[in-house]
Amino acid sequence: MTPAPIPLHPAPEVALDAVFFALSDPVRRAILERLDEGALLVSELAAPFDISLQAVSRHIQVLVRAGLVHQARSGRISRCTLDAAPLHDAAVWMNRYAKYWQAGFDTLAKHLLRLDDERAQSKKDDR
Amino acid sequence: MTPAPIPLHPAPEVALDAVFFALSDPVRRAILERLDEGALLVSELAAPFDISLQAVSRHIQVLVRAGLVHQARSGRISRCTLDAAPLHDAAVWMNRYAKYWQAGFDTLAKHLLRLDDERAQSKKDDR
DNA sequence: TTGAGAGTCAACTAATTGGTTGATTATGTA
DNA sequence: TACATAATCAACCAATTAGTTGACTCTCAA
Repeated sequence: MTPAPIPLHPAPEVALDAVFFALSDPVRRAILERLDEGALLVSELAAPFDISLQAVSRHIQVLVRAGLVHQARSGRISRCTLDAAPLHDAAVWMNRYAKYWQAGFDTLAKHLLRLDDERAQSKKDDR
Repeated sequence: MTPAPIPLHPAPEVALDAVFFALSDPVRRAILERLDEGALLVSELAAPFDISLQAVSRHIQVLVRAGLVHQARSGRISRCTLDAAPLHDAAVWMNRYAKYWQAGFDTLAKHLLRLDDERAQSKKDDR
């Protein structure tokens, strides 16, 4: 009997957890911004930061766990590349709320919200 | 001499930290999804979850800290409403990477990446 | 072969997180 | 008034996080 296969991709929900968590740190966001301009070594990524190389290495591993960075080790060096695909899933999730900041919201939707608030207020007052 | 005024809005970087962190938990994302359909009380928000009301109350406070939820207390009850504005800032940050998943990436950009990988590979080989 | 460099692993610490239960505050209501 | 309800506060616990330093592996080069 073979052991249960390890799933190649985590459940989408868990993946979103990891992606958003990875984005919640300024060092990790800065790493992603630098990788957007091209592949870099761990030591090159670490140079601008005022923390140890080990700390940066672990930040990179958080990004790898989220699927946002790939590491290609070749000898001593480890070339880090961006993989923006998981960001797409996160953007899709956030798209649900795009209606709130798209053109027209300031006039129409905020007005509707204000009406809603006033309705709730009057509902409270007439008890 | 008056004390230094407390800034109304945190620095944008810190705000992104709080927003992405708030999104990194499935309970908090579910709360935002429910609030997208209308304002709800804390107890209404808590009902579907298998954790204590206190735990949900603290999740809501994480969302409030991120500016994603407003609470209007009126007597015993606390009406929670969605504020998607901070999500906009997060979406703007993520937009930098939209080029990777937009149409044409599969053919053009991945090809460029492959070229880049091959260049790096040959650079390594000829030492 | 010897040593320096790139990177990770391991152990430790302090702070934060996410959950719990119990007490407390404040407001409706019988 | 007395009691139930809505919600938060406070204390506690286990797990995780983000940083440190030190040891280790592996590779390149003198």
